[in-house]
Amino acid sequence: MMQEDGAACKSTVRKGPWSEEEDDLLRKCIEKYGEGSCWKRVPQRAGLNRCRKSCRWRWLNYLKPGIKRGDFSEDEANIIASQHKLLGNRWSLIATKLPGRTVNDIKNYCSTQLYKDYLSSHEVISLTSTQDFNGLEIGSGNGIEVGPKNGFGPEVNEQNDNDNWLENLLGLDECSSQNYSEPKIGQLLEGEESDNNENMDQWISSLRDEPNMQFVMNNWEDIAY
DNA sequence: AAATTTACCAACCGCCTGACT
DNA sequence: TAGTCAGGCGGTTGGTAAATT
Repeated sequence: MMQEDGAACKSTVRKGPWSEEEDDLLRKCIEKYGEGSCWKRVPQRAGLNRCRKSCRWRWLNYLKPGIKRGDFSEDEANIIASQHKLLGNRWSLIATKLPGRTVNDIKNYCSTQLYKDYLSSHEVISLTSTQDFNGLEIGSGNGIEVGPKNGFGPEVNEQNDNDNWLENLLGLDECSSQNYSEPKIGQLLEGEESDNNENMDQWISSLRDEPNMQFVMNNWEDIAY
């Protein structure tokens, strides 16, 4: 199959930020031939050394008339939050509820704002050297995270980051998700707290039995934060 | 003031689906 | 019916500005 995706698109075409000249060329091309006309022909027609997808993306997310820029209003934020709860990560569907906003903007917004909301609404417990896992309350409605403070950013793969952190800490070849069935943050976001609390309980019990974890628990303050 | 970390967002990638031949 | 192609989607990356140490 000859796809423009991937390797075929990688080698010769220009990538990275668009210049004003490129924007102008693309804009004029769309004005002349219309938005719906074969994206494959757009780079050639416009005189651009870009792949069709790059052209399409630039038009739909930046150049197309009527696109709103700037911060999301409170109403828009509420719509996004409710639609995301309803539809999950179906960004294109969510975008239909917000005329003028692009799929990419909404996706970016969710990846940052909703994560911040999550952190502010879920208690993050740090253990001290005088505490152990018996001090954790499971099932209170709050999410509980055990891991490196800086490992929980919107820009990282939370599960992998936490796994690696624990691997290093415990000296294991493979860690939590495989060995301990650690619940995932994404699942908590979906409102499945009851199931996850049960998993979390099992996970913490498993960790407590891990010999190296005794060291972790005894030196928690130095290690974690 | 410099170094480091965090947040934001533009842009790319790979996969899926449906239309067409 | 199978193969090809183009459009579309969600996930991810990478650059950089802002904030923090």
